[in-house]
Amino acid sequence: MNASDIAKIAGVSRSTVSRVINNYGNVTEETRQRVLEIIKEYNYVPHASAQMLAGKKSRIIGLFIIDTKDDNHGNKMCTSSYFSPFTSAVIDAANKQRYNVLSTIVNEQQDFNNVRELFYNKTISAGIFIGGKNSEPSIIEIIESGYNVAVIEQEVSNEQEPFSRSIVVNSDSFGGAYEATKYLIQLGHIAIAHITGDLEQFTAISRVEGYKKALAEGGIPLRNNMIVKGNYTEESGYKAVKKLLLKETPTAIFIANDSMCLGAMRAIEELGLKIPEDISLVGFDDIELARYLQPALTTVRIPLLNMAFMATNNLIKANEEEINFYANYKIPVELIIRDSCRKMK
Amino acid sequence: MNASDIAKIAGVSRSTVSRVINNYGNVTEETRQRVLEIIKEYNYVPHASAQMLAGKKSRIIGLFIIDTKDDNHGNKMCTSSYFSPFTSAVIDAANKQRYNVLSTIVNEQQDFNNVRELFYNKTISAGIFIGGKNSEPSIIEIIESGYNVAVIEQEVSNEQEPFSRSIVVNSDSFGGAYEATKYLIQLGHIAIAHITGDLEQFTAISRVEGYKKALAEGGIPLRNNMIVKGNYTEESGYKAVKKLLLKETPTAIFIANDSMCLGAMRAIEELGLKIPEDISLVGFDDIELARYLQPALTTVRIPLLNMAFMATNNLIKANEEEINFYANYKIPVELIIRDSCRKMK
DNA sequence: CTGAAAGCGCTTACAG
DNA sequence: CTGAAAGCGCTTACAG
Repeated sequence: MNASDIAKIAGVSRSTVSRVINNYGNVTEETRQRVLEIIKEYNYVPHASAQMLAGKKSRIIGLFIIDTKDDNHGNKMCTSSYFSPFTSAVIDAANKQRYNVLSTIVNEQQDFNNVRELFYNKTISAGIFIGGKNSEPSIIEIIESGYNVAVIEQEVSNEQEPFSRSIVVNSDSFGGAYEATKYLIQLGHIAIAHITGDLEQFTAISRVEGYKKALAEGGIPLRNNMIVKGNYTEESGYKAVKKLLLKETPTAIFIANDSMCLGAMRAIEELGLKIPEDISLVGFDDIELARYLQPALTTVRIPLLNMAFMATNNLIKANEEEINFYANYKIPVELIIRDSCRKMK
Repeated sequence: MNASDIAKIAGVSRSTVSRVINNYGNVTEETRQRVLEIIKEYNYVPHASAQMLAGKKSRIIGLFIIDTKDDNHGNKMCTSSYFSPFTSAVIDAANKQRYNVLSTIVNEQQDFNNVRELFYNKTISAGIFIGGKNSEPSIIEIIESGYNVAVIEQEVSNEQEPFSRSIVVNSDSFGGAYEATKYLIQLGHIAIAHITGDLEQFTAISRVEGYKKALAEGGIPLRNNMIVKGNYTEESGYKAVKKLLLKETPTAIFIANDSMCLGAMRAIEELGLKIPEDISLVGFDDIELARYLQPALTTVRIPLLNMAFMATNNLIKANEEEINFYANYKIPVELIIRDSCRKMK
């Protein structure tokens, strides 16, 4: 059953069938109705590939979750609560506009080949990248090839010309880190440590900066031993805390994401310390888990759903209007106060 | 840049280019190399739609997460930890075979139209369904139209002819529920309640049956008041426990999934009771959250990753061999004992 | 408002 | 081993 069959049955030409399907104006209402009925009766659906070949755009967007490291349990980060709500929000937003989303997980550098191919072979007409390190060359190449791309959490500096053709959606990592640290200071903490995220990622760098600014404002001297590197995985949080507490005795730690807090809590418990009595903790992300932890985790909420909507809707808009347009959003974050911090007397 | 351009540059015909790309035998090694080089040099990638139109199968499979209810917080269930690992496992398995996955979330009945369209317009060559109620008519229609489908957690009874052309992957809900309940009995519990899942789903029914069997074996009379209906959402777990504890005083509850346990724990806490001192709890699923709860939740682990691999690999195989084949797997589950149950003296 | 025809970029018998 | 040609199922100027 194809357009010719429908045309024959309806007693019109294939052109007319096509016009009805594409909802063009120049068809008599009567003809339109007749064709529509027959389409419905025979359950006809146009062949998507044929439509594309003949000039229609793909209504598929790609969602690429970049995750080049496992935690030591062999769990991919993508399994983690962080990406899941983002993914479903993208799907939701896309489906509402009759778009579909094809998602893949990029674990190794070579997985980018698959991603490239999806753009080049026209399977997808646009793509969203989340989770990568800053200025990932593979992403830049794709943008430079003229494809529509939205990136989440990528720094756009002046040298980064390519991003000036894409949609950038960032949360306010700097502001969030600043607020989180300031909150600890306001509670009376002075010995405030920081566990960083993966410093190849923009967010991790900004969070360090936010932390430093708050300390500076609070007149608290910055001490290098109080900053320990992590990489956003639970395991790295565990190790970082163990390392930190070997030499230092902070009363509070601002940790660059919630996953690392999980590891941190385990480490702290193993050391026989209590949260928040001995150590206060603030995380970042507000993953689903956060509110179920004991104590419930104080953390900075990233409005991932909004970010997904912004990225998806703008990307589809750019695609529909056949332009690469530039947009750069910085989405505000919110400190969610729960039970993992105590007030110093 | 298309196949003709490549052919021209390489000094061969388009047929030969095509043969090289498709890795057919009948090309001189020399010619093959030359063409390959030029393809690489010009970064040529064949147009997927053209390939499909000309007879190649789509290398995209659909993943359809059926979730026709929200919990009362407006969170879609798909956001929940349950589907996330399954999704990434499907993507992983597919990507390994150079397939891609397009996923959508089915919230309302009309979303099935989109799903149907993806099959009918040949965007996808096969699809996996998870989360639906039993014998969902829309799924059956698709199977009957001859498309390759894998279903997760669907009962296949004798009347269900359609499923005899599809791949069915179920976990052993009955066995898991039986083990869970038996475990409580072995701990000395007698007043064991059950909160059911959504009874339109196969899994929920089987779990009730497993619960009943264990009681029967243990010589514990079945009491209707001890079974309260839920629908797998956190909120329903909360309400069910409130309702249950109005009239009954169970010392243990077997709850049909972990999400409902979350609600149950909240309800129990509000009533001033302690887990496991006053009430023991066993869940089902072993979502990521389960081990972080306080107390860590004893629950039945479903090997979702295995199930995802089975479904995906079999589906791709069926697709490659251009057959609908039937397979019906029942995957064993495992009771994970943590801290939410106590031994009765 | 409608139809005939060209063209999208491939693959695959068919012939040699 | 290789090429010319038909065909996949649409859309879109073009002409009327």
